[in-house]
Amino acid sequence: MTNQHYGQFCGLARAAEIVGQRWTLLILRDLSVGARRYSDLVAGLPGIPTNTLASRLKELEDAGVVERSTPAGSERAMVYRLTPRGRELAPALDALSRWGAAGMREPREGEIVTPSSITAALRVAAGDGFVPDSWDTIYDVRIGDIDAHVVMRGGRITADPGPAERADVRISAGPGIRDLLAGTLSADEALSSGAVEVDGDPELFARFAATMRVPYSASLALAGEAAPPEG
Amino acid sequence: MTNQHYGQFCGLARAAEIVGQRWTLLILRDLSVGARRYSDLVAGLPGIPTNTLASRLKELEDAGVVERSTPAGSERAMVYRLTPRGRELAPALDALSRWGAAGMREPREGEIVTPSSITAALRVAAGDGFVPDSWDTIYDVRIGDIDAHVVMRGGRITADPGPAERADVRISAGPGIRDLLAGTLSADEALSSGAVEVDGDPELFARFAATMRVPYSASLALAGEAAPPEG
DNA sequence: CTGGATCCTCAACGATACTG
DNA sequence: CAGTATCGTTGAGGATCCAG
Repeated sequence: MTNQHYGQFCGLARAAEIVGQRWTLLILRDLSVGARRYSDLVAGLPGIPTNTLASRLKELEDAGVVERSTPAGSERAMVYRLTPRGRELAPALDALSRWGAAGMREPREGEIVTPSSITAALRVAAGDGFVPDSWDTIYDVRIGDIDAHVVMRGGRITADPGPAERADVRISAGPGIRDLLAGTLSADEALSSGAVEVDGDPELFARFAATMRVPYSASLALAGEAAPPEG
Repeated sequence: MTNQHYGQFCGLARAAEIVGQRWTLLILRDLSVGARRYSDLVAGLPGIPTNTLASRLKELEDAGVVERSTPAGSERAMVYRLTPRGRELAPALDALSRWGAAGMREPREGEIVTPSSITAALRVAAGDGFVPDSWDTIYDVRIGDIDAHVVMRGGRITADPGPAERADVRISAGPGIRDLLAGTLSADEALSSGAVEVDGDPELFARFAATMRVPYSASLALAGEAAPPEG
């Protein structure tokens, strides 16, 4: 109810009052991928207490960032979606995602990926969302056992959850795909090492690898969290 | 000690674990303006409990975002500053600031501004930081009783706290300057209404008003927090 | 079965006091 | 000045329960 205020007339403080609460950024990430029902959110955010989710949704609604609607016709199908004001958060969410990903090489013990996290990561990797007009390819991207798909068409690139029907290229990988997105692993190396498996035209995969980019932090070797005792 | 983890291999989740804690974004804002001592931070963040500040600084240090150093020569002068990795947060902080400011028209009851918040706001308003090479002006900007200064020189624009020595233009205003930065109040209107007082060449002030920009949300009228009962 | 509300426990946060 | 110690309060975590 009483959202914590910082008492400062400052854009960052106002933003922090809304998105600086536990779980809020991840809720917004999931909603940025598409409209979600309450139970979808619960499923996509393992560990979130149901009362915390309910509180956050109410706060976000009060802040004008999220709206609930029940699509006419379906009785029990209340969905949550971002308002226009909520969609304006995209640049900030993407910048935070990039920064976090820049310091993220391998999953920690027990860390998972979700359909929304994969889709959001692909959208961030797509950068400004523009590609040459002539490109016209559907990529199915499977990370672990989670499917998403990337579409390059009409000069634009989009990412959405779920498998693609009629994909031109099917990409299957594990966490090792992180190095590919960072640009430290070439498309050829990814294929020959087995880090990524591709079903389709290797040239189109090379194009994917060259287009999608989420670099590592330049200062990671110096300042990062303790280097993993990797063998 | 045990920072809350979300258990997801996701850039946004990793970022949220670090910057999604109460007060952290504001601490980073102050440090993004310059190195600060512990007591500077306490003074610039009214209401922060001292133990919370100590915890946050330690967590940020562990995360590689902040470093403490004691400048040789001075006994008791430990200062905190952003690491290179911490400075990489600037785009994300700026995007969040812009989003928050887009929904912020007037100060709420009791809200204040601080030297760091003013300086950070001016830096955000400066956009990409580029101006025509020929511009060479020092603006002193006083909001309420807080001074900062903006320098346009060598094609770059910078904002720093404190008054300027040898300012070319002195700008003095209250919260009404928000409309000027948003672009809904013209330089002329700001002067004639008394919302902003200027000591110096009006043309240089007009240039300032045209360059510094933090727009209001386009969807504010529809979705925002309750519209102020403004006359 | 979805969309929560309730209850309890405990860790984190907040305010004040105090110390090297 | 730069924090640590103490203690009360709040909010998160986790399980269960209830209404439509």
